[in-house]
Amino acid sequence: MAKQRTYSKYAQEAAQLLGKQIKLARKQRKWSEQNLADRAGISRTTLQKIERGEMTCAIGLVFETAALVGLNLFEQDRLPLSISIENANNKLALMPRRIKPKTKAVDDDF
Amino acid sequence: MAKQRTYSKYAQEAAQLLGKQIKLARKQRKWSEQNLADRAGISRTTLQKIERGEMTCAIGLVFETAALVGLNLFEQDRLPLSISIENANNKLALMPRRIKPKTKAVDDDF
DNA sequence: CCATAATGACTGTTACAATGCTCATTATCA
DNA sequence: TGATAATGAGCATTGTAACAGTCATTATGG
Repeated sequence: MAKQRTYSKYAQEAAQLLGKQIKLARKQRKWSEQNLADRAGISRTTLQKIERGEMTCAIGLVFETAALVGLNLFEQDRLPLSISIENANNKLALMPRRIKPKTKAVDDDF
Repeated sequence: MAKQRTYSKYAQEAAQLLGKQIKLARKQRKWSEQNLADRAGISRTTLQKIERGEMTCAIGLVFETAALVGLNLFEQDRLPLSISIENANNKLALMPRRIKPKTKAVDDDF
């Protein structure tokens, strides 16, 4: 037996949803598991884990297969990813470079 | 030297964006790297890789940290993830269970 | 209806992700 | 300003993800 990590329900559902969407998009393209696995350069075993939404898969392999079947990742606002990255960069540049924890007081003001 | 996998630009940008958003949200909450790493139950080293958008990180760890800093994953349409999963399930149920490649003819009709 | 092959599940091996250090740098706050 | 610790990066170790291969089942197209 191993460490048996636990995950929040939210994170699990997100992975499951992504996996199911990949499976759905693959079928819409009429690609078999082996076919998509070959295109992605991964084993069929790994693809099955991805479509099952297993939390242990490398994010690169998941995103790559998602891209191959034409899924839109994080593009809800119709902006290209590169623009969104720029925005994130700009926001980051405006923030303090290091975070020192508050000595006391409440920690959140959301 | 190892296999040296390659990834599509799109998949790489998606991972980078997610990492940057996590970093940004962490700073907004005024959490140090070590602080968030502890909350997520991962090492600081791994968190650094996640925020850098490295493709090798387990999707479960990435999504878990994203959830911890309050990022919305795949909820552009304001539907809870569970609903979206249901939708995906329903769509999948309406599709043929197995995909047999077309013997000839064109393969896509998008 | 039948043959093909797509899918689901398992197993042992191996490459490497995750970890726990370490160290240098330097931003931040008292 | 000075002390603290947050950050960035590198390294050796170890648990495990990704893989190849296998088998049973059975949906699907000819």
